[in-house]
Parts: sequence; C-alpha cells; structure tokens
Amino acid sequence: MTTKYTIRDIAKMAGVSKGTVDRVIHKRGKVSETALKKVNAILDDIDFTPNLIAKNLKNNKVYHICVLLPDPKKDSYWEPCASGIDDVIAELGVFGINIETLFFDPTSTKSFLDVNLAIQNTTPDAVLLVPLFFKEAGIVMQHYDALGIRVSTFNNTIESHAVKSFIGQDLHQSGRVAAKLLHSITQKGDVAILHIDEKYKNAVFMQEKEQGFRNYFDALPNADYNVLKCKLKHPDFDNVLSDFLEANPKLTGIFVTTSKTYQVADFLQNKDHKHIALVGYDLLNENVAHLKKGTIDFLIHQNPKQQAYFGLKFLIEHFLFEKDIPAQLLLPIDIVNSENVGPFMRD
Amino acid sequence: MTTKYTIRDIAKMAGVSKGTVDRVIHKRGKVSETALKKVNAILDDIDFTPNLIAKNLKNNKVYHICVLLPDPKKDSYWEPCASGIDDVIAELGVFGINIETLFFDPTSTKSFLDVNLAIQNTTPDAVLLVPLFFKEAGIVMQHYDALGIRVSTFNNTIESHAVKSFIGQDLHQSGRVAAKLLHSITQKGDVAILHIDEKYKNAVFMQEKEQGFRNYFDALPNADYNVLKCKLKHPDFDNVLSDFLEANPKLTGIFVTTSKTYQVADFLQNKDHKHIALVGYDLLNENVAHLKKGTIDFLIHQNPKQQAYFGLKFLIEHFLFEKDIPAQLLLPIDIVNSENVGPFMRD
DNA sequence: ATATAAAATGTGTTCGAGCACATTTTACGC
DNA sequence: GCGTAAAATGTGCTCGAACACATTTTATAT
Repeated sequence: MTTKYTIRDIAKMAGVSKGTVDRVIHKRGKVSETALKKVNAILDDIDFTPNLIAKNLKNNKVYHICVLLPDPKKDSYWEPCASGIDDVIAELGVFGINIETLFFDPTSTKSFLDVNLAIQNTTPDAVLLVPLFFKEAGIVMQHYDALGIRVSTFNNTIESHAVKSFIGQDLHQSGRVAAKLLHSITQKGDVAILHIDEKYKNAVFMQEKEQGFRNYFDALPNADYNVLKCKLKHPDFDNVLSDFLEANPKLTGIFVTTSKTYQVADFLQNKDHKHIALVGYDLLNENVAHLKKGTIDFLIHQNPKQQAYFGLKFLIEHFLFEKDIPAQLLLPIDIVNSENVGPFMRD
Repeated sequence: MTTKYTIRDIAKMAGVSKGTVDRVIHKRGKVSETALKKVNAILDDIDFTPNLIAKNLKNNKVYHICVLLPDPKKDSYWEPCASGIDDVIAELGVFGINIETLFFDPTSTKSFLDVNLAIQNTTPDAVLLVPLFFKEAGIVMQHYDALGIRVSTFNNTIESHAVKSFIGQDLHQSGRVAAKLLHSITQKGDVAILHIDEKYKNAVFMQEKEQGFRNYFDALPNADYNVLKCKLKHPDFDNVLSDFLEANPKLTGIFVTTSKTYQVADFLQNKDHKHIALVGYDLLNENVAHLKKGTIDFLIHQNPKQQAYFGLKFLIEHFLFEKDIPAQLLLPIDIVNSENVGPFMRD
C-alpha cells in the first residue's frame, strides 16, 4: 500500500512552498534551478499522483458531450445504444456531465451532415458518433478536428486519420465465426452467403464478413463445402430467394450478413423444406423470436449497447481522470442461441 | 439539463444558513419546525443531489477491501480474476482505495477458514470472496455480519441469508446452453453428461448444470436423444471412460460439467473414433488448445474475470458513491468456439 | 423581570489542487 | 551602495460538503 502524498507534503519535504511545487509539476516556469532540483528529487523518490477528487472539485466543470446515432425508429438495431449511454450516466453522472443524444436518419446523408453542423455550433467538449457514411463522416471529422473537438467513433470504421478512437468488432473474424458455426451444425453440403441490400451503404462491412466467411471454408482440409452467394433486394426478395433455393437443393446452411436475418427466417418457415441452418446478426426482437422458435440457429451479437457504453465512458474518463482513450477496442463476438439469449436482452 | 444546486444555494433560497440545511438533509435534529418546513419546501421543489466529489474530498478515507480467491496456482481457472481486479483498480484507483488480494487452498477448508480469520483481524471495510465451501462459507459470512463488514460473493451461491450480493451465472441455464449446442451439432443419437470429480466439492454446481441439460432434452418433441451419464475420477479416469465409450457406440456428443474438459479431449484425440462432439467449460489454456484443434467444439465461458470485476466494482461504488449493490447479477453465458475465442483471452 | 438552561441557528475550518496575487529575493545599472 | 525591474517564492482564496464550535434565540423557573 502506497502512501498518498499531497503537494503540501512534497513542499514540506523539499523545503519550498506548495506554489513552487505546483509550478514544477505543471511546468509553469518561474522556478529557480535549485528549487527545481529539490522538488524533482522528491518527485523522483515518491510516486506522486495528484488527488483527482480535489482536482475535479476545483475544476468544477460540467463537460458537455454529444452522442450522435442513427435514429432507432428507422432501424431498431440502434435501440440498445440508449441503455448503454444510460449506464454510463448512472456510473459517472455523479461528476458533472451533460450528455446530449441526437439522431440522424440512416437513409439520408444530408440529415447526417445537418445534425453534425448543429452539434458543431453548440461546441461540445467531445462527440461520440456512428460514422455510417464514409465520405460525409470523413468531412465532419475534419471539421471537428479543426474546432479542437475530440471525437470517438463506434460501430464501423472509416478511412480517416482524423479518427482517434474506434469501438467495434473485427468483421472479418465475425465472418469466420459464422462460418465455424455453420460448419459445426451442417458437417457438409453447400452453404450460402446472403446479402440483403440496405437503404444505406454498408456494403463494405458485408464484404468484410463475406471475406472472413470464405476464408474459413477455403482453409478447410477436405473440400466438403461449396460456398454460394446471393444478393437480395426488395421488392423481389421472395422471388430471388425462392429461385436461389430451388437452384441449390444441396443447400444446408445460410449466413445472412445483416440484422435483417428475420426476413430470411420468415421466408424459410413458410416453406416446408428440410431444416436449413441459419446464422445471422443482432438481437432484434424479430430475430430473437425466430431464435427461440428454432428457425434461426445462431445470432452473432454486435453489441451496439456495449459499443456506445465504452465509447462514451472512455471520453468521460479522459476528461475527468486524464485517462488515455484506446485507439481501438474490438469487443468480443458474442455467439447467441435460444438458451443464452436472456441476459443479453435485459436492456 | 438540470441545474446543480449546492447546500449554500438551498440555504439562500430558504433564508437559513447552510448549517441548518445540512442538519435537515442529514436529519440530525436541532431544527425548528418553521426552518424544517422552509428547507423541505425547497428540497421538494428542486432535486438536490449533493456533490459527491466534494463529499469524497471531505471524507478523505482510503477504503480497505479484501479479495479472497482460491489460489490460481492450484487451479488456473482463477487466474483471470487478478486482471479483473486490476481493471477495477485502473478504473477507480484514483479515489483512495486499498485492495488486498488473498488466496486460499481450494482443496482445504482449513485454509479457507484460516485466511478468513486473518482478514477479520485486519477489519477491512468490505470483503469480496468465493464461497467455495458451503458450510465454512456460511460460518465466516456470519462472522463478517457480526463485525459489520460488508461481504459480496461471486462464482457460486451458498444458502445463507448473510449473503447480500452474488455475481455469477445461472448454472441451470448454463446446462441448457450446453444441451442446445450439442443438439445443434449432433441432430440425434446418444448424448452424455460427464462429471469429473474435483478435489473440492462442487457437486452441487455440477448437479444444477445436469438438471438444465436434462431439462432441455426432456422437453424436445421427438425423443431422438438418450441422455447418459458418467462419473469420472482419477486415477481410473481412462479406464472408466474407455468402458463407457465402448458400452455406448451410438454416442455422438459429450457435455463435461467442469473446466477439466481438456482431460476428456486428451483421451478422445488418442482414440481414432468418429468425431464425438464435445462441449465443456472455461477458457483454460489446455481447453483453448483443444478448441483450436477441433477436439473441443464449444466452451462455455464462466467469465471469472468479469465476476471479480463486477463484484469489486459494486463494493467500491457503494462506498464512494452510495450506490446500491444488486443482490444478484447473472452474467451472460458466453458461447465460445475456435473463432471468437480471441478477444476473451486478452487478459 | 431576570437568570439560566436548552434549543436553534450561524460561522468557520477542513479536505487537496489550482491559480491569482502579494511578498520576497535576486540581478543589474548607475 | 542604492534604486528598480525582474525573477522567484509564498500566501490565500476557491470549489462543496461536513462537522465542530460559537453565537443567538427561545423556553422555563425563580
């Protein structure tokens, strides 16, 4: 157990006043060579960490942080983020913190730009956002950079050196997890990657998952598997899928690369096929219902709640306690079946 | 955003001194009816939460908390706990906190009692412990209770009303998860529950898992499965297991109820059977090696690190920020295969 | 009415860091 | 040696809650 020193203790030990110690610690100058040496000698001896409680009390600042999410009303995938943010507030709200949550329309780049502009006008201390649109996100990141506003991102990466911190998952590995799951369930046969076109461009993320998925099967020693691929898009979703299934009777497993997995499950449960293994993404209510019925075998949980939680927590701890924000945090890729889904859903 | 009031603000609003406000808030008496009414009127109007930073600064107490674990040298299952505790210290160590980690021999009830006695003599503010031995844990819990020392437990439950807080997993559900996994992999055939006798009594936990496992298969509509059971114990581990496998040629899956799953995997990999699906517990290095080789299909992660993390964090936040400690926290039951094991292992 | 106890209320200090400002010391020119 | 600017150093107040202690008000008895 290390003794806790105060600047007053150090001042006494060095034979100077606490003002001088303070100037040395903060390198504010106006300190003679001799005094500097005396104080540094003490500081080298002991490990002094200033009392952050006292520091915060003196500071007495309410940090203002904006959180910018795609509107959960447009895509319920984002719903759990709110509870992640609430958790952070419950945890760190005792220190003065002002969190403002804002939404943009995930189908509209304009909405994204507009809301970011509004945020910039309020000059918050930091921003946590989902950089859904590559180009536009890059632009707003540069604006924040110029304004000296710290930004953290989560959910998806963008190629911008303005991004200082990212929370998310390894999507390539995520594809491998899906592959391994289908491999475990099906033993052999044809497996299909199924992309469902979203209104907004997440094609890059789907590709990363696909690559991981293929990468796994490619490396298998005996070629028991064929990896097929199918792109679905409304309104001819049902027709294309129907044709695809008829064309591939040996199909034993399907990997859906988006959270719209339930749409495939809806389709499959109406046909009375032999069971086709189904692995997809995210704990939407619709997906969980299929998971419990057995139409979906496994869901991969991308954990938007935890992503928002850590993103916000890191920012606040950075301001309050001067902690470093990790450049990247890759969260575990949670495998969920009908039996362990419970605790993941209490949000 | 709510304005932050201080006791001085309230004093001014109520037309009294901050001393009176303080007495009202802390119900210290010595306040006239009229003053009480005036202050309470203001307190009802606004929601006043005292500045916990200032409170802590005034308090200026270093809380002393003991953590008591089974010795990781005797059972490496406990190794990750240390890093969970380190995480808490990294997070909350800026407030004066003195955490002392102690170990007991998981094969010796005497060791458990001895170390607890030693802890009681140091009169810490709180204790976090693994109540491995039912009877002895119950006894020490009562001692702590009598001494007014707050205790939280994790990993396993004991029937004692002295237990105020428990962090762990739902073991019955955990057995169901294992069952569902074997069901997913094997489709049909015989499945076996395999208990490996430990030096210390965790029979009750193994039973809970067994009940969950059976419960799942019992509820399946068509009886494609037989659930078998086998108890293994050194030194005739290999013989008994060998006989069991020969006696049950239709066996397609095994559920091992302890972290010694690798011992079964070691055995299976030396026989050149057809593949028998294997599901077990915990991310010991030996287990993970088998997981990556494919000898073990799934591991259920009991997450000792997170258990220790939350157990300790709750205690500290209780003392520092007056937060309530949940009576029970059941952590997610993590399903781990060869592909998502990575992020769980960075400890 | 007045002394005196008792109750009520107000004041001032503490916790540790940070910073403004006051005070002291040093340097340098004449 | 002295004056003055500049550099160095020290002092004191602030943040908000808590609590000890000082002061004022009220109640009760004589």
